[in-house]
Amino acid sequence: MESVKSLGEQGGEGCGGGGGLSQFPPREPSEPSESQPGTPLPVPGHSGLSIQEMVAMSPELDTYVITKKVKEVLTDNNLGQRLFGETILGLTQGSVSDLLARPKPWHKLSLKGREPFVRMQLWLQDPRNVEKLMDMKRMEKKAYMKRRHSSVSESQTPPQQHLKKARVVLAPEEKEALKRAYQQKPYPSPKTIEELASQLNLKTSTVINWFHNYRSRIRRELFIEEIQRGEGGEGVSPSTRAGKASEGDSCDGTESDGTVEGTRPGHEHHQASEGEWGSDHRDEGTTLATGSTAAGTSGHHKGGALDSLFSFPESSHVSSVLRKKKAANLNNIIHRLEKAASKDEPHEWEF
DNA sequence: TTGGAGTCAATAAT
DNA sequence: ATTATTGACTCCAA
Repeated sequence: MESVKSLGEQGGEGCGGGGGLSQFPPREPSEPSESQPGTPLPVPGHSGLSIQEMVAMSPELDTYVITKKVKEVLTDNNLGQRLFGETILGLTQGSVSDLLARPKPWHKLSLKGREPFVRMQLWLQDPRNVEKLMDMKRMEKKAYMKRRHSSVSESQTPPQQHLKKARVVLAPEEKEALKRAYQQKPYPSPKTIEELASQLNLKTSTVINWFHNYRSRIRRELFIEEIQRGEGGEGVSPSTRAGKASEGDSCDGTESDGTVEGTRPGHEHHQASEGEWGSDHRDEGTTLATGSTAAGTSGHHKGGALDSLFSFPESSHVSSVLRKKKAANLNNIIHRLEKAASKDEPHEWEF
């Protein structure tokens, strides 16, 4: 089947040593040990380079292809993303789910953000890794079974009375309202935020967080939209499932397309000016920044080891890559304009 | 401080 | 049982 080329990885199971399942910085709230400022996670493969170093010199990776492959491998082998995430990426299940479902394009990722993708790539490199993970899965199950068998009388969970900050759950109407507010003002002033908070009976911080999250997630949707486009028509992979995006916002869960209706006994002005450029500009950016502020386009030829490590088995289509770059550029430009438009004084660029 | 990027982690949805 | 969603946090930069 696949080809993952190989590299002579020396055998090694050695990593973990004995007993411990996870070799990650236990996220436990009570972990005294706090050190290793340099190399948190032992990079599975190769040279003694830390992932950070690898990330730094890594060539551009196709996050979409990587996640697609990872999902495929995980399902094929009945491996859950929880185990994969905690063991291989050092991330929690929720984060992994998000990452696999909506990977941001490489060039939009920070160094930190690229780390998980480099780990995934590294992991995919060696098919033995799958075996290892399956072993872990078995061990976990065994441990679980053992536990259930021995201590029949479960540990009476001490009624730890409400020491959990109840999770805030915004009602659909509240999300609706916030979303509407966002359309009017993506970056509300503290004054506006206070207003919204009191009108919706929410904590100010909740409103602030909502805006942060919403902006961030909207942004990501855009990236995804741009990435999934430009997908030519490979003839290789049978399953060319391009997820659907640009439809129901996965950003807020609530479905509420552009239908602008004064659902609630409206207040405020509602000037119908939500046309927003948010629609879809299917036209391609044609004459984009000719000069292109492209980042490092250096012909890296560092160590041969890395080369073999990162080169994909499947040849990529240059046209596709170019397309993505163009789209990325356009997006950047748009963002800059956006920012420039709101610089200095929170303009009320209403209509 | 404000805003963005990454995540966590509770809880919803499958 | 898993996976998906999402409000809140932590870090960082300007």
